[in-house]
Amino acid sequence: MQVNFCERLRNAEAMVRTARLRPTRQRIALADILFRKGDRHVAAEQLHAEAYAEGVRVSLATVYNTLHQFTDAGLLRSIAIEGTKAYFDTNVSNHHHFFVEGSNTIIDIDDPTVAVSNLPAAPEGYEIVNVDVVVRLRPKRA
Amino acid sequence: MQVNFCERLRNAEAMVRTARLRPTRQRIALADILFRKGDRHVAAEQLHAEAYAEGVRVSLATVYNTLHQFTDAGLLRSIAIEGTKAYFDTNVSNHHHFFVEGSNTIIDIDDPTVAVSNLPAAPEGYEIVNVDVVVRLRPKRA
DNA sequence: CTGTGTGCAAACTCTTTGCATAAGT
DNA sequence: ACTTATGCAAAGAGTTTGCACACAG
Repeated sequence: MQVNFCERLRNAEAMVRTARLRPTRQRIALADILFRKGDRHVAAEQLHAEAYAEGVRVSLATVYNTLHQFTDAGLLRSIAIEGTKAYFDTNVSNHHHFFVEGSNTIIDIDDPTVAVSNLPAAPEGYEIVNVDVVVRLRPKRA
Repeated sequence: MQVNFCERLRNAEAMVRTARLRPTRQRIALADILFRKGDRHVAAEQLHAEAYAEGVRVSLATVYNTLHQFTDAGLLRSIAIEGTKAYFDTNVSNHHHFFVEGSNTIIDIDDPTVAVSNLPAAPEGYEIVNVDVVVRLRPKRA
C-alpha cells in the first residue's frame, strides 16, 4: 500500500511518542527511515548515511543515542553477532538469523517454526531475556 | 588428576604442532594456559594478563595472532556475542551459551540435548558452518 | 522558562598492521 | 641460512562522552 509523506511522518512521530521520547526532527526522521520499509537490519553508520542521503542532517552521536533509546523502548532489538559493528533489527518479534561470513550479511530466518528444543531453565537468580539463534553460513565453494 | 609441569608443556607443545604452527615459547605457554584447565571462555586482554601473572612475557599482538591461529586450526572457537570484545571458547564441541547482561559473563549450557528444531536449509549457494544459540539472561530483580 | 536533545570533537576500547629484531628448523 | 614469529608502537574501526548551544513542552 502507498502511504503519503505526511502520513509516514505522523507514523514516525507516533512511534517516537510511544517510546516516551520527545518527537524531535532527528528522531522522527530516523524513525521514518527505520520503519517505513519492512524488516531491516541496520548499523549506525549506515543509518547515518541514509539520513544524509535524504538530506536529513543528524550527527552520528544522535544516531547512536536514538538507536539505543529505541532499543530500550522495545522498538528495535540488537542482534547478537560477533564482530565489530552493532546491528539493530526493526523486527522485534521472535525470529532468528542467518549470518554470512565474509560479507557480514544478516538474513532473517522467516520460518517461524524454528525453535530451540529442551531449552534449559535459567540459573538461580536469573531470568531469560531472549534466545538468539544464529546460523552461520559460508559461501559454498565449487 | 595431577599432571606435572613438564607433561603439561609437552601437551601444550603437541597442540601447537597439531595446529601446524612452530612451537615457540609464546605459543606453548598460551596453549598451556588455555587448555590445562577445563573448558573456558577467554578474551585476549585476559589471556595476556594471565600470561603475565605467570611471568610469561608475551605481547598483546602475539596473543591476538595466536588466538586466531588456534581458531583457524580448530583448537578454539570464537563465540558470537554482541558487544565489543571477542571471546574464544576452548570447548570446540557442539554446545551453547548463556550470556549474562550487565556483567557480560558467558556460561556454558551443559545440557547436550539442547538443539534447534526445524533448522532451515541454507540458502542456495551457502553451507552451514555452525549454529549458535545464545540464551540472554538478566539478574532477576526482587 | 526548564529540562531534554543535539552536535561536535575528543576520548576510549578493542583490534590490526608495519616493520625491525629474534627465534625455530 | 632460511623462514616464520614476535614485539613495539602507531594506526584503525566503532562507539561513547563532555559540554555548549538549540529546541520542545
